[in-house]
Amino acid sequence: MGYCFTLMCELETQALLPLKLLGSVFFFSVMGCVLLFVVFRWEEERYTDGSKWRFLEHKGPVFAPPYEPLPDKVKFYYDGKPMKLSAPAEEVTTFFSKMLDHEYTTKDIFRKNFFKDWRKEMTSEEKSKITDLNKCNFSEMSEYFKTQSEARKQMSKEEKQKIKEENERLLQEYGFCIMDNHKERIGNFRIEPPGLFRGRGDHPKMGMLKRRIRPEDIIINCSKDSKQPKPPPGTKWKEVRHDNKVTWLASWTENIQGSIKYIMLNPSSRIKGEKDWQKYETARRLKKCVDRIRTQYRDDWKSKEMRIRQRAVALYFIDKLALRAGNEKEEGETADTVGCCSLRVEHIKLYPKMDDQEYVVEFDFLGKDSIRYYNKIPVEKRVFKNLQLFLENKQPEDDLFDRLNTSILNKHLQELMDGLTAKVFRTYNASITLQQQLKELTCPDDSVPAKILSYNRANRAVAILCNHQRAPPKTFEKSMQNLQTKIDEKQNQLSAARKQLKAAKADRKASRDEKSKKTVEVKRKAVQRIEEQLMKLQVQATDREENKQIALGTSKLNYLDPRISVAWCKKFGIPIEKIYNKTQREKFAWAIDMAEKDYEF
DNA sequence: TACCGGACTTGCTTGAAAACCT
DNA sequence: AGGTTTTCAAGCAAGTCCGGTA
Repeated sequence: MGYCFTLMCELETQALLPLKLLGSVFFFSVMGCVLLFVVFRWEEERYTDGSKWRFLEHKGPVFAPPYEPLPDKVKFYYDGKPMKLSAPAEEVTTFFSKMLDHEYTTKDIFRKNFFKDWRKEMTSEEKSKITDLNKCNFSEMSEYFKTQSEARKQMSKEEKQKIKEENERLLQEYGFCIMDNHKERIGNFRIEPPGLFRGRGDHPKMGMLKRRIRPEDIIINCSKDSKQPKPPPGTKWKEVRHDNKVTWLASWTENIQGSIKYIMLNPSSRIKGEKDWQKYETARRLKKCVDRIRTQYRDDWKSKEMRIRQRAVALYFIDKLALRAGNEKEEGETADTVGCCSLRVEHIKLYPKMDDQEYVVEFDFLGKDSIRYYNKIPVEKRVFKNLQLFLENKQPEDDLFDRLNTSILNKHLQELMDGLTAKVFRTYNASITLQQQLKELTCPDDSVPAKILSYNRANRAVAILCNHQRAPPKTFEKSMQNLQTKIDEKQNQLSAARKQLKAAKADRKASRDEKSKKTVEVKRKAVQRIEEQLMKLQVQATDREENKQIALGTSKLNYLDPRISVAWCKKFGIPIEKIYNKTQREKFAWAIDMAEKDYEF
């Protein structure tokens, strides 16, 4: 398997790789076989010594364009009077005025954080004058930006073309690197521009100034024997290092949370693809021992030790409900969200009886990205009793699992299976659900669109399991209505066509000539065609309605073993393009090449 | 064993491009 | 062709997990 994968990548990238980039490394066009052999061999080495590459060359990041001061006619007013700001202070106001239409500029925390950081950019004179955000009037600036973006939309074709070409040039120059013998696409070669931090959910740092990143902030990573990227004229990199134990090309420290940001390769790259493949192989290993693990944690529900019971109940949730591990977070630094191990008493409610069910647990908490998780599920009596025990003598804000954290849990999992961590359960349960749902929902005799609906439904089952949500699109209602109108029209068309068919049949009966016979055939075909069109529209409507608040993308990209989908396509004669778009096909190239129609996750 | 920095994956939103009408 | 709707990819925030250190 590993061998196949390496071969495939090599062959693919080879085709893309201009000869000059290879330099003296290999004459692959005549020595292809030798190259493949060599690559395979370092593949083996890589895994044993932990290094990620031998050769790495790139051009460094692209920086955000410098600030362009506003034209003099666009004024900022303080307390009703126009006031010219220094460039640094002015730049910050442009960030704010561009966001004026958003609700969060009205939020207290946002305004407070913004004002505090803005003041840091002011001259002492400005600082003494501008003391109250409510006396600031940004409306002219806001209008100006609206006009500008309007103008951008109205640009002529030539102007748009020019911008496109410039972007393409940047992509060609900075968007690729050479890692070992591959020319690889870089994921994010542009440095994030300065702006106001938003954050998700109720974030205590919303509105803070995300500062501009300069070359002096950037650490470059590349190999010693590569051509080092040049910093922009008159500047220096913070550091240039040669660490082949990591995969990133450049990094910097971001000023809001103090965390490190990286420039890394695109998902289509060898290094990411291999890691992805490995992830699914770990999940498949879990499949082999999940029964044993389940038996064990059920057993642990009876343990004498509290910590073991907590661990076992938490693992049960992670397995059954696909909850995330739930690391501890620093209070006050981020939005208050939780995962399994960090659940608090206030996040669950126990109902010994609810309607016709026994031992129901109601979950209600904010998870990753402050997405609400709400679920009511009946659990086994032992779990329920344990939960009652865990809740005893606790306040709402106390931890449900006070004897557990992700580190303890993962250490335990590691003992159960090599490489097992909490998130493997999500991958495993997502992929196995897809496989099983596809088996259940696909009818071999269905049309292609109907089969794709089945696929989407299987995908949706996973997205629901993993709680992948989205804000309903702003135009959802309208687009639903449009579709309904189309369906109604099609239905009218269909009844008209049916009438015509009936008439044609009557005519045939009466005249019994060749011509009328033909007409019947033509009309029959027409009815059939319209029926198909109608069916397609109805399928589309169903699919869309069911998908209103559910996001399929995350599971498709991160949790579903792509080989399951590839095999399904092969088995039912669905073109892979119907399931994966171009980017997705690039990301999953390894799977598309590897999986046959009988692949089993 | 608590804590923290570091590296890498996962997640939702949004702006731009493509596809689809009329 | 031009406008509208849909799809895609970029953007960037927020998780997981690991390993080193106090």
